[in-house]
Amino acid sequence: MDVPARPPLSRDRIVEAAMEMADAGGVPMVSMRKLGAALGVEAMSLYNHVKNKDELLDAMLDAALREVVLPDTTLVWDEQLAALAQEFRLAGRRHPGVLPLFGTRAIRSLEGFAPLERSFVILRQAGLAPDDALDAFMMLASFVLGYVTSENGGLREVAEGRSIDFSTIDFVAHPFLIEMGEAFVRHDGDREFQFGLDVLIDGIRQRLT
Amino acid sequence: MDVPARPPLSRDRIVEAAMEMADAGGVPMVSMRKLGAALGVEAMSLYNHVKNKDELLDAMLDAALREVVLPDTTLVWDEQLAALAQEFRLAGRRHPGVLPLFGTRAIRSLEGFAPLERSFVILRQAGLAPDDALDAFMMLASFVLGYVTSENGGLREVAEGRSIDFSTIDFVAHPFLIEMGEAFVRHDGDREFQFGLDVLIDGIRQRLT
DNA sequence: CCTACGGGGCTTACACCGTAGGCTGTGGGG
DNA sequence: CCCCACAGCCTACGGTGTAAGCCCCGTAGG
Repeated sequence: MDVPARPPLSRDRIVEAAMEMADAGGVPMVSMRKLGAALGVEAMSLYNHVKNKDELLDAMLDAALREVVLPDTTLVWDEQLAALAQEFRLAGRRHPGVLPLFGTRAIRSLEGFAPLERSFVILRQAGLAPDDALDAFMMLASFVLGYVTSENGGLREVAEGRSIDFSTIDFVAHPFLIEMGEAFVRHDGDREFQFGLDVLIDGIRQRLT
Repeated sequence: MDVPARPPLSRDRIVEAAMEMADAGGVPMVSMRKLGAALGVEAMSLYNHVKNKDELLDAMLDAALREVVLPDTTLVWDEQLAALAQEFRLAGRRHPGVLPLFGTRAIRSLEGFAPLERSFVILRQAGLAPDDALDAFMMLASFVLGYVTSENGGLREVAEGRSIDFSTIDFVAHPFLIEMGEAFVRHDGDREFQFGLDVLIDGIRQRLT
């Protein structure tokens, strides 16, 4: 007898649905009309909970960042950093459609900023001076962001043959391309990511003296 | 007396104008109608040179990559890598609006792929086995892409105060945030980028034995 | 010189987008 | 009990990508 049991609209439900749409078909698949439809509501009703689409996109980035689970503070600093990086990568893989927003949108909430803040804190407590900690932070964050971006973006297109058509390449003029392609087929992302992480963290450790 | 001297439309002219628009106002500012207007032409005329907007976006990414000047092959391998990374960063800074396309679009032409191919070649010729070269390549490429993305994206927003409002933060609960912010103000991107590069290349060198 | 053709531009039209503005029903506080 | 704030809805406007068709003009063949 009651209403058709449609759960009440809420900002969180909207953001969640938007992330789902983005992950399924990329950011361009997210439209206020489709989003409303997915929630059983008219597009304009969303505006009771979200100022506009830009704010919604920011909220999606924030929500993805809030999913990054922060490492146990009892671990040694290098283990903490590695764990945090791994968790970031997991969150990025869970939300391939949200990840590109990093390139264009800003982190708006303190909770979203928490993983970045935490990285800095770990480095400071490991003994680095503020400026050195920032250097190390930027290095780590750049690598992690870049790796996950490659993985979900261009690299996947290469792997799935949606990029260059390898069959048309003149391998005499490009003797290493075929080798590179073969290595790509063999490569193990988990191991590769860990390798990069090791190099970076070793580099930081050496600067600790 | 002649025609108003409108140079003939061409794919290259279209792509160039599109990159200019993207760099000025971000990818969303690029619309076929505005692009046509900028070239003194109707939107639909563009379709004589470009299959659709998706292809145009791919072409923009490709064009930006083709701007990366490849290093002098007579240099030592580590100098070549550093030079290539620096040139990539320069191209990325020249085209802040095109850079986010890395996250969503694929490299379509062999010329666009050239900087990546070259990195791999340098690593191979430095003595790394194919799989190790790919590891090192992914590490370097991820760092460079991530760094330039941060620089032009979220980081700039932070620096320009468009991100979190620092004045509302509880610095007792977040004792390191203020320090991090101060370090951000001081930081020198060129030095910071070079620092990351050094750590990565050192790491590669150590694996050369 | 005439004619035929083809390519590159223009126009029209359609479905979809974000969102301003205003309407309506409903549930909770005075 | 009243009212009013809020969360939905509807309508409408200007902008978007692009399919389809038209038209003009530059060139090639006779």
